[in-house]
Amino acid sequence: MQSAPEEDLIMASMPPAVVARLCEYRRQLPGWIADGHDRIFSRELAELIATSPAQVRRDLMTFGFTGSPVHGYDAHLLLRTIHEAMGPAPSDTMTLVGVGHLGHALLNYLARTRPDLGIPWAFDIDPDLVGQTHGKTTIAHMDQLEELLQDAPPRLGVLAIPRPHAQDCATRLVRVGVRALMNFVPVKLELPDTVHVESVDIACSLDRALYFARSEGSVEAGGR
Amino acid sequence: MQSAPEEDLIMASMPPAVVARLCEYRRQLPGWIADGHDRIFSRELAELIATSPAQVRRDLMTFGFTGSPVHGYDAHLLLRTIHEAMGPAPSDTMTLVGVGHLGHALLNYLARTRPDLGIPWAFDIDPDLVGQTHGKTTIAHMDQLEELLQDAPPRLGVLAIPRPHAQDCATRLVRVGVRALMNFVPVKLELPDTVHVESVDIACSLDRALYFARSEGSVEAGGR
DNA sequence: TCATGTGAACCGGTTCACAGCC
DNA sequence: GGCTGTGAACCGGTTCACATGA
Repeated sequence: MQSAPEEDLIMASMPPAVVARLCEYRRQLPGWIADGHDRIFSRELAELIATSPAQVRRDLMTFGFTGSPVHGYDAHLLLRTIHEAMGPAPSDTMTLVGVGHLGHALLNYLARTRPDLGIPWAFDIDPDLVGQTHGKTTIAHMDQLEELLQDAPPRLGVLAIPRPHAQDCATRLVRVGVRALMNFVPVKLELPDTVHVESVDIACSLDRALYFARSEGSVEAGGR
Repeated sequence: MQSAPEEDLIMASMPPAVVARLCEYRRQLPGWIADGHDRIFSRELAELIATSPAQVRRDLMTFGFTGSPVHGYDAHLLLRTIHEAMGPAPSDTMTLVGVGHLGHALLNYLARTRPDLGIPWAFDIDPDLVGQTHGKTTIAHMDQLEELLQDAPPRLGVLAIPRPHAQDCATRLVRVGVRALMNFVPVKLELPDTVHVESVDIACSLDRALYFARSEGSVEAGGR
């Protein structure tokens, strides 16, 4: 028994925990398919992202994806379905504020792994950087932020700047129309509730790793 | 009523969720103190890291820290106590594998925010990088990894290298004696259960942000 | 009245266990 | 036997509600 899921179910908003794992399934599946497999069992998919088979079945259940007890799940159909469920939409764009080492790393990484995600502009205050291009991205001065983004505000903004400027930048991005932020700066941003903020706190991850390394025996963790 | 907590309680291993928030308290408290406050209420501390007062009180309870209903908690004592509870120990060291843009960003960031954390060596395969120094860190060639780390293995290893080399590097680090890894590479590492792996998956965070930006109205998230 | 400290209720998420099917 | 699909149990974490004390 095999089914493409109902549109309704896809568009219903899914629990955060499920969304987090769908991201991982989506990244691991192409490799599985490239290895010559057309189908995959919950046990195998669980193995790929270090979770349990029951968890995999539950996850696929949340958007009504079904497989066959004999052959497992159709890997191609599953991958396509996750893409539909999670986006990004082909039209999604992003902007980056702060093109230091971290910003550079992000631009390189995204250009390689996410060619579908448009990043027309990045911003910095360093005059030496302004005017440079990285792949399809042009670096502009912070002063031009409103001017350049106003007409077609990107859905996502990434903050990779020193702490003192973070709140101000965030506010400006939101005012221009950005709907979600990925924040690499360790501050609590004060923003309207309608904006989704995904914080990546590297120092905090590091502290956790050090703490858990003291007590013996722990298993793989993390993600978000 | 005010108390320094029992040693036993400090050293007992704390729930991951609590550890995660202790990191944040620890980072926000110095600012609070610098603003001239000596004491802090659960309501205020909650505000600083965007959580609830009840949550704060529960957290402090897990290591037996108590305050006074009248004056709240002693901010200095609290900060000191969290430091003791969470480390890193002054002797803790770290090593970095992969000194690309991300690696550079990490070295800069840590040198600024964590002068206490020793990073004597970083490793790369690029001969142009080998021999350079960044702050107190010297870049060596991957071939020398065992030789240089064997005698005093760092507690923590950070992986910031391209995907194909990740598993191999991780195995070598663990063999040399590293107890915890911070992994920026989107692969599931196969390692003994005694090693703690903290994965930071930037692409995945980005996907989540984009997904939640579609559905209206979400609140601040993330951390770890 | 207002804050702390805490048992108890609650909730999302995960795992268990098993029916159904090949 | 193996797998999927799923109700039910379980568990960690969060919030509630209130006793206690200044």
